[in-house]
Amino acid sequence: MHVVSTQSRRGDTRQRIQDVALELFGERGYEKTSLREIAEHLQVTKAALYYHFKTKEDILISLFQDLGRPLDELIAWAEEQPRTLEMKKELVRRYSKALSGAAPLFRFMQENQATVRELTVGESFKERMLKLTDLLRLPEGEAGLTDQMRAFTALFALHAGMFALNHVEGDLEDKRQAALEVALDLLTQAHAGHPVNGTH
Amino acid sequence: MHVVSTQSRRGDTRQRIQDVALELFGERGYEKTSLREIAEHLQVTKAALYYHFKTKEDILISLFQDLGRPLDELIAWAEEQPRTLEMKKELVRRYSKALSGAAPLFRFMQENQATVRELTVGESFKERMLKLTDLLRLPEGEAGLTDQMRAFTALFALHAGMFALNHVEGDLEDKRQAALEVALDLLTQAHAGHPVNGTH
DNA sequence: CCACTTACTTGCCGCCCGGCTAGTTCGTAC
DNA sequence: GTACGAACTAGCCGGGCGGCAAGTAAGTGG
Repeated sequence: MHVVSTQSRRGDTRQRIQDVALELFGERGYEKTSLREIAEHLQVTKAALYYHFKTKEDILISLFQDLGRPLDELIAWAEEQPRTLEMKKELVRRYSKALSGAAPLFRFMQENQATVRELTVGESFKERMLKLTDLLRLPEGEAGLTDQMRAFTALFALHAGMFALNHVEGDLEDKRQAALEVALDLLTQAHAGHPVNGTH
Repeated sequence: MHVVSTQSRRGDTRQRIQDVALELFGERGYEKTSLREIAEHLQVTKAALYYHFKTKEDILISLFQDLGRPLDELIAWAEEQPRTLEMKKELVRRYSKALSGAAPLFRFMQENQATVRELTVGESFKERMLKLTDLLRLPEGEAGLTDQMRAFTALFALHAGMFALNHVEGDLEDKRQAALEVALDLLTQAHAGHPVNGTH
């Protein structure tokens, strides 16, 4: 009984470190959050963090790695689907869900790009985003920049709606739904060749 | 003659500090850029910065203040126009131009939200953004969240297209043009009540 | 030529950061 | 009941940071 019970006097310290770190990194930014603060929140000493993680950066990296997996699964799924409009719509829906599931981390990423950029883990995230936009591209590779843009904006609208100016109003889930609808419309229009009804 | 000649042996040190600071803040982020680095780039001592600015934060604030003025003018202009669709389109065009004119600072703002957020100057920028979105709102205050979202996304598409994932490809001005077109379309659709041609 | 100001430099300070080592407690296995 | 490793604590360290006081060269006005 008791299983192997590797890991922890108090149980799940490593996980708790990650939770607190994400919370504080999100509130104050990565650079401004000290290991001491994290330790204090957990009522342990700073060196205890050091037992579970090699460096401060390692804590951040571990957070991103946890997030990376579902995103990679999403990309893998999309890559073996036929590239129809319906599949792309489904991709956007699933991505929206992923965003929602890991909202604090995505928000952190959005608000600390300058920090994340220098991490190798940041590089690999950029790649993932590029793959995603690529999967949303139009059937003919040679649609104009604007149509490409529209597909790209579809993705980005999700981020924008959920995380940018996050004090606009109301519930995150509502905003997610609204952002999703806008994204889907943008995508549809990108596919159809944009039927603008204004003059310009 | 000579005017009062306040300001500077070598002429424009204050301005040069701002230039270098913006450059380095943009490259490495605010927190990671030290006053020593800025001073080195300018071939002066750190204390010289201290002569022109009270604190490190003051340098950043001064950058935002310079940017604030054209944005306030833009809002002032918009507020005394009739709130037609054409005016809103023009507002978006002008905003796009402003973004382009102060691209490095806007990029910095986008990539260092966690830092900027804590500044009072950050607060005032949020207010400006809210005013701008408000000016883009539909004639009837009570359009659905999605339509509001669409107007909001129109604004944000500008930022997204120009600054997010900035390694996508090509020239900034091209991207600005494309982003502008997408934004104008979004705005038009928000006004018309969105005529989606897909099913969902 | 002297008083005063501008635009710096020199040199230091205290703080707090991330990192680290050495010791300690405790649950479990045999 | 003791050996052992996992999970810590105590406490220190060097370094780099922002900030500042004091000194000074160069320019300007009278």
